[in-house]
Amino acid sequence: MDKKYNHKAIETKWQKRWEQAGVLRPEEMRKAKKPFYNLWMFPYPSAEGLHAGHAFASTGSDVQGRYQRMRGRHVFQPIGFDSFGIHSENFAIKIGDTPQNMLKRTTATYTRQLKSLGHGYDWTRTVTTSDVDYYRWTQWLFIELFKAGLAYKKKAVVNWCPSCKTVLADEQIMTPAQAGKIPAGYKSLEEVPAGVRVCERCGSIPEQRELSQWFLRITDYADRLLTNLNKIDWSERVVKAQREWIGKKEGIKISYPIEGHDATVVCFTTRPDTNFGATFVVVSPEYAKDHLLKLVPEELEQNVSKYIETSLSKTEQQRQTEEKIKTGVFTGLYAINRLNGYKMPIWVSDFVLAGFGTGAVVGVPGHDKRDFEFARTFNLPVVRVVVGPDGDTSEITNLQKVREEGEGVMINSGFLNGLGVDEAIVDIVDYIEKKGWGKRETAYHLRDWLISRQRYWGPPIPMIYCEKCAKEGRSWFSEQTAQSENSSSLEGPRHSGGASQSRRISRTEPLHADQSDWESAGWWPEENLPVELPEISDFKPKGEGQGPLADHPEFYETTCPACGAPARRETDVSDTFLDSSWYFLAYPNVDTKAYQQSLRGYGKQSTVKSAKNNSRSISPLDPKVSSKWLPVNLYFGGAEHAVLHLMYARFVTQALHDLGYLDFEEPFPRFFAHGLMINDGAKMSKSRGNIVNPDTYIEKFGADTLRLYLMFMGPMDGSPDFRDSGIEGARRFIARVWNLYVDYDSSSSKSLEAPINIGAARISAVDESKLTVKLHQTIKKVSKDMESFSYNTALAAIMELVNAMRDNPKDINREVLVDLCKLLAPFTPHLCEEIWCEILGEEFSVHLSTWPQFDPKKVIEDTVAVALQVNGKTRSIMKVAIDQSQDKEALAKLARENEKIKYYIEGKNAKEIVVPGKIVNFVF
RNA sequence: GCCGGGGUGGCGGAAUUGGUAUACGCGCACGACUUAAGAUCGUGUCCCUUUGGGGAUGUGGGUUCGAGUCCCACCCUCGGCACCA
Repeated sequence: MDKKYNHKAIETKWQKRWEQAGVLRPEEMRKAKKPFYNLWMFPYPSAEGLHAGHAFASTGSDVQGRYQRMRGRHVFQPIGFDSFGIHSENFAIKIGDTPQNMLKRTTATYTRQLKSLGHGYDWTRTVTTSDVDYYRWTQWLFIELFKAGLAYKKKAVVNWCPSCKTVLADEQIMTPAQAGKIPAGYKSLEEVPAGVRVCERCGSIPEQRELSQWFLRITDYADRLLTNLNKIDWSERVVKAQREWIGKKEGIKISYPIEGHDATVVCFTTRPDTNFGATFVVVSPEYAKDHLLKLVPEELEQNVSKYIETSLSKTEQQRQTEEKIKTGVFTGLYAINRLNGYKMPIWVSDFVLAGFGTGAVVGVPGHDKRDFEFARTFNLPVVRVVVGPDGDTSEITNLQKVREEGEGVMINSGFLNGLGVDEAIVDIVDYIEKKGWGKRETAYHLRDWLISRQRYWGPPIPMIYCEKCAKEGRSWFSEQTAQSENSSSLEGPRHSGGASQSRRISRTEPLHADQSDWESAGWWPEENLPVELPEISDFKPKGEGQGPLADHPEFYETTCPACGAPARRETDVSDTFLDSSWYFLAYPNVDTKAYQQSLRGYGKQSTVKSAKNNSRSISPLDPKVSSKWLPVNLYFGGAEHAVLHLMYARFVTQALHDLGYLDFEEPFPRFFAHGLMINDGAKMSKSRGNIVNPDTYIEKFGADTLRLYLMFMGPMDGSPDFRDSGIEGARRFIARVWNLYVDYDSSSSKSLEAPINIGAARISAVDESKLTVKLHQTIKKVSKDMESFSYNTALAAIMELVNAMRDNPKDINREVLVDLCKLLAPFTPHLCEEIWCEILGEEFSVHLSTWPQFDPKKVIEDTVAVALQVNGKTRSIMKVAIDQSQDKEALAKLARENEKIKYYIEGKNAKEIVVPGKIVNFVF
């Protein structure tokens, strides 16, 4: 028995042993029991290797897994690599290597690092998204979505990152602060004007380009993504973020006739009750160009055209960052408000967004700040409407002025009748609908998911284009799905599953419906998957709107599966978030026949069948395995993915559910958002150069010390600051624990070899030693804290127990030694295994042992400290025997006899308030 | 601007949800051991103090026998959304 604590020897020894024995693999998973699927968001293997932030998060997940295993659960804890994508590719370019080569090194590094942390992953079931065996199924997923009408191509104004040379999804554009990047041309974050958005990856300001791109119709699921949020147990801030991002708004689309023309202008509003105060209509430049320009009187036409052209020449970015002074031009047209016959002048202004609602807004300056500013700028009248029972419930600060200056006219819509605003809105919407002047609408902030990337390192989108089919007016893919419904739709066959059928207006509506370039597109038959990503040397992005694969005829030249004519492959690859939208479904399936089946040569008929009745003819998901192993019981990850990965994964899961592949809708019923680790008060990032590499600490102190320190630093959902000095404390604690066992072993080896019959004849709690009471209190506290991820306080309690043991060495017995070892096992697995097997002589492994139970009788102490207060201020503390502590009168009597209290209440007519077992408060 | 989280010692952070504020750890100081340094162990450590006490949980009010915790107003800070109709 080595008396000195040698972390290296201990840790390598047990890591090997665990792996050999398969301790951390749920052996029986295929049998009756449902496993506890404990998942940490898989990392992308960056060239820098795992940093302390990863170590913090993954340890938090592993601690929970080990705890659950000791609680008797069948823990399945897999790991993999999110290796496809721009991040990996960019780095490969930077170091002048291919992504393939680089990944061989980086995944090896990550594997080594994750193993060295002692995490209990099941390494026999793992996925790497850039493996052909994985991404052929990502391609299958795309095809499934396409066949369901959930994938389509459209020409749209999209975000183009000039540095990454590809388009990006809306979710991948954020504020510089969120991205942690300062865009070029600015020195600090503070300098960057509000409204500037940057590429999540590189911090460049994206340009607007009109390109034809592949989208996934996530907006069809907006409603379910929203309502299901009520059914899942997630960190509140993530739920909020998702809700905001989906941004559901109920309202009404109202048509206003244009005076003197057989035309209308259509506006969306959520507050039709204020419509009586409408004094003008404003339309976006885009709306004006498409719908109104032809109606504008000749004398104004030049003026209006000029304004439109100037506005359109600016990018959205410019329009938003420019000073928010209202500009606009009158069209000479009037819209009639049929509620009151008011003639509203129609204006064009760039403050109205083309992409939201209809692109036209009814101006109610009495109730909207922006409308008010516009009215002020152009001297339009302001009318206020009585909108609440007590006058006005929608007070807008600037509008105070209107009242004070007597500018506004108050009118009563007559729609209130003593009702609240919400009821009044329902009333008026009903009224307008009945009259046929408008229609209820639901608008969402969520837009469809743009997944095309003009890059190399991703799964090629498995689609092909056939010119011959196009010329002959033949849409060959629709023949494939001839038996499926709605195949005539422009955007492919409409999905008819459980998705919301309500039409929506949102930015997803194509501005220019032009599908001519993909009318003949069809999927590469599943039986011929994968569409393999060729190894090429010129894989750098060119930035010409096409990916590098477009330079490789040997890749894109193919024959049309429908007519046999020469055809062209899609040369874009898909977004890396598509890879990660289903990886958690793959883990339990990777060793199944379903997942491993070769797609090549699979019967063609079954493809048609699968499109028709959603039979599971080809699928990586074994239904039996999926229903037993899924969904994920506990998902552990960063909140930064709130509107990215988590939203996409939910969407894909819901879609696969509707297609009959899964029997649940929500992939992660429980999600815990851990915080982001900071260092020297700043977010850990490569650009700041403050990355902490766990290797150094594992080498010097050991994985157990690092794990202990990381978990003790602060709450799991906080942002702990990594400090070198703190880790020394963790190391000291481990050494003290180790010495406790070693010392006890050598001083009284007898009692260790002969286990005491725990739980045997003990008469009452009073007879227990103080240490036993402390132990049971600790078990109680730690068990509770483990459930809520309060690892820092759990460890504080364990430290208190250790301190108590050191203070009362004579009271130490086998029970406390055994239980302490178990309590600490999730945090310091190697140390505890060594103690368990080598010192305590118990059977391998502590991680398969049973979590200790506390005895309610033993958590009670024989004396209770009662605080003595005078007028609410604590003046003394009194120790009272447990049987007296509940007796109000006895407590009061004892308290009055206390010397300190006597001093304070002498000669006063003091009344006491007694809280049994807690407090005696004297009041006068 | 709107929505949400949060302000507690020199530092990271506790506080059974209205009942002994500052647990646990870091740091620091002193002591023991040591030729010495380090490691280790021990003691102390919210602030002021005339050693009787007094004052402290961002600021100011309120409710209560009693407030870090509840209510009102304000300040600061961190996140989400944002010319979204």
